[in-house]
Amino acid sequence: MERRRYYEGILRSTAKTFGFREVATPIFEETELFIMKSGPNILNEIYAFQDKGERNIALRPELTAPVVRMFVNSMSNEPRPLKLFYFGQCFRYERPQSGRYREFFQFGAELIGNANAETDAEAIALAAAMIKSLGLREYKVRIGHIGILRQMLANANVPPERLPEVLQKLDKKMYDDARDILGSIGVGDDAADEIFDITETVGGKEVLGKVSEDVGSYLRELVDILAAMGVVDVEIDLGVVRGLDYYTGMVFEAEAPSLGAEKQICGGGSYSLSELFGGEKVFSTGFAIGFDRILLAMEKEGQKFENTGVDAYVVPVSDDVRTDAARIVSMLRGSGISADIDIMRRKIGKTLNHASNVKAKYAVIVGKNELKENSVTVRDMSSGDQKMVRLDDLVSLFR
RNA sequence: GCCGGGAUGGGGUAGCUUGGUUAUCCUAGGGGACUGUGGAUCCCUUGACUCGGGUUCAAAUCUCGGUCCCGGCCCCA
Repeated sequence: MERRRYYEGILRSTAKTFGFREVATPIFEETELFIMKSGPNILNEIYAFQDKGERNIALRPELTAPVVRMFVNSMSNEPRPLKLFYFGQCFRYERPQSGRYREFFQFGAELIGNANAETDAEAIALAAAMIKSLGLREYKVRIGHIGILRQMLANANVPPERLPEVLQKLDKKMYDDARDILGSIGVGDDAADEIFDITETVGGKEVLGKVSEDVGSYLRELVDILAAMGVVDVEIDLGVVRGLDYYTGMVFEAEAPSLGAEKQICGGGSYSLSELFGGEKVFSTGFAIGFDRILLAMEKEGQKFENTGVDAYVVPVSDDVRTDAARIVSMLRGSGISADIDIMRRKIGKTLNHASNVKAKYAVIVGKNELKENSVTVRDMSSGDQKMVRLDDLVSLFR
């Protein structure tokens, strides 16, 4: 938990640096909310049940829908854009495996207000900054656009109800299966090859020549803004499809190759959901980082987390100075200095040993000899150097 | 939904195939050697067979069932 809280704190402060505000929503919602967003099939993949009042409720499987609902319910009159971030656990009824748990944590953000390259750039820049701030070395950010394929498939007369299965095959790069499906709809091999070629388009903005002018210039603008922000470790990958119905334009994801099958650590894109939940239609861009997964990736890279102990461990030399020691530890704590004191009534040697075990930075040794001079001995626990310090100077020394 | 592996002191483990001793070793925790100075060493000590049924004179070990964990596939908002 100490490790997790430490990294949570880094993500929070990065989000705040970008001008985002933290929000939180309930752990469970009406099941209907998630059905409205993702369709009735998600019922198979979430924890959904009836409560004692026979309400249909579900443990949240993700946080975008709850946050948008919250926006509609109680934040719709806030100044736009709303830049919100969240951190919380989610639940999915799936078979656990490495990097995938039934209870997991997401750290995400939503920008509610407009659909444009600036909004998308802001989202991607924050996602990249957060991943970087954690110190993850090996990762890749890929930017795509769901509108391109939607347009091409519509032009090829693929009926909307067949879109999900086609997109799913394209996302998996299962072109033979996709060709079969497209063939059954009456899409010829040439048209299919053209579609496959688009999903294989990967690289810098120079690869955008083959896409339609509106999307091409949009993505060029996006990449230019990102570059101006110093976010250059991203690539265009029009194969990022994400199989998600509700995305409307730009989509992006980040992956950590070290994680194997469950390597995706971040996913997001632009969407419009608020009108589904009874609000006005507002375009948004959001993303979520898989917190457990990114921590796992950092672990695999050999990143070690060391928790630290208190600044001052107060060591009474003998039992008759314990009340003096209590006064001193209280003085330190009252001044905002983390301080601990022996409560096991150990002898000095054992107490120093314990102070060392709990990683205290300094020992404050309280003994009769020192107290006669209104002083204590301060010992640096890593070097072993120690010196007498007057009680009046103790707090400022630690500060 | 499908498949594989596993569960032994706080942590890490041996033992299980071939049933039988005081359940092994490392580490950690408490105390001591050491009376006002930690990290070393030595000694003492605390502490475990996932649950339930069955077989047997005897089960950590064999068997059946449950629970939980880990991993792979599928799926992945």
